[in-house]
Amino acid sequence: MINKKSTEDLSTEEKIKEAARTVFMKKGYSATRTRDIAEEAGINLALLNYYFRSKEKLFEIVMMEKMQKLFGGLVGIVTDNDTTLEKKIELLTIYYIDMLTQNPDLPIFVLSELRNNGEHLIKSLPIGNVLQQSALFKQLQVNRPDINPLHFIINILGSTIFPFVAKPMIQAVGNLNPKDFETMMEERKKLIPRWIRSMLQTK
Amino acid sequence: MINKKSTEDLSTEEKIKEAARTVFMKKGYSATRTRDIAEEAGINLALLNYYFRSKEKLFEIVMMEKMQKLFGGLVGIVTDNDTTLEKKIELLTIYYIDMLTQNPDLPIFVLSELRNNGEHLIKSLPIGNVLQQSALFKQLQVNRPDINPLHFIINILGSTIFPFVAKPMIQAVGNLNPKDFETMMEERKKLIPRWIRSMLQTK
DNA sequence: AATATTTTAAATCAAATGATTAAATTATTT
DNA sequence: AAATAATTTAATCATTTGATTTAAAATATT
Repeated sequence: MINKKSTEDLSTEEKIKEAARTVFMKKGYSATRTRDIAEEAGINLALLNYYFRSKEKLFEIVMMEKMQKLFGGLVGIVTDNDTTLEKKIELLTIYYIDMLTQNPDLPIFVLSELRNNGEHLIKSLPIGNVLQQSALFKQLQVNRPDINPLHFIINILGSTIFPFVAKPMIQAVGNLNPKDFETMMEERKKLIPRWIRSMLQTK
Repeated sequence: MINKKSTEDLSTEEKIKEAARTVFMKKGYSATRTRDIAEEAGINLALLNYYFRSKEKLFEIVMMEKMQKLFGGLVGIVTDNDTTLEKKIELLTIYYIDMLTQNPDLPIFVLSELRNNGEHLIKSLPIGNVLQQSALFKQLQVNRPDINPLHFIINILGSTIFPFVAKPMIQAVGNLNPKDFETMMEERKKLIPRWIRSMLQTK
């Protein structure tokens, strides 16, 4: 029985999942062959079908994880009723830049697969309602009743996430080696909160 | 001879290219089958190989066009020695939001294919040197000698391009129908230049 | 030792896919 | 009109691909 796994030997199932993460992440769904995953995992091809039913099922698991990773961390920050608006912006900036420095390919993977596989995946994450009723949303509304709070959410996420989405372009345009790029992202941790603050004050 | 096409009957070759644009754009390189393109073009499959040598060759043509479309328009604006910094920011914002409203899938396509196919495509566009020596770059440097001008370039492009990259997420999070989304992008044409201006002034 | 579970190797399917060929059709030139 | 070149088609190839199965081997569990 698949589901009855004794405590230690998740290993094979987990090895396959880990390999799937790696390969899907690198090549995207369509360009990935199940044989690539099996090879990367160092297991027999049949085991992939033994543990997961199909390529698509395995992908959905990985995809859900990645979406969770990309958007899950934001929930705790934006719903906190005890932090100021400025503190939230600071925390969001640092959280995203740190997390994306560790996982630079995450946003382009999620966003591009989202375009293909479509909307049913988005709906499975209840992030819409969470954000709309969050403390951050209300604080933005109080601060700038004249502007849709979503604009500022886009700006915060855009200024942190976009550089990673456009990383190959930016490195080429700026003649940056990977180290330079990281340095710039580190600089942005301090700059972005200041920029957003001044945005909010601009009449 | 392929290249000797009399003035009018580009039609078949152009029909294939147009179909390739449509299908590649929608599904990306890997998920696209040559038969999809042939069907979309209403031509026989063999014609694709007759006019273009392979799927990959055809893709490269389309990809170059799309990169040109995404980044080509910026050159004229940023290299203009007769416009102020503020004017350039305003022109860039309007240009990108208008262009991307017409081609919303352009950025995610280019950026995600760029990740796979890699760097040799970027190098074929001389956009790096152009930008570094541009009037915009110098103006930013004069304005804020303490901050790498690239940061502001990222911010300008990020605040215009990112919403389109993250469009499915944003629409879901904000409960926006396509019309709402367009309206917000329209709002950003006025907001972004103000925001960037205040960014530049923030000490 | 007996039984159940997990893993492997190998073979096989059916469908999809990129590419090619040879012949037919259509246009162009002589 | 005949000859030549360009365009289009249908059929076919050889691989690839996702998936499944079978039978045996290895590893745990009872």
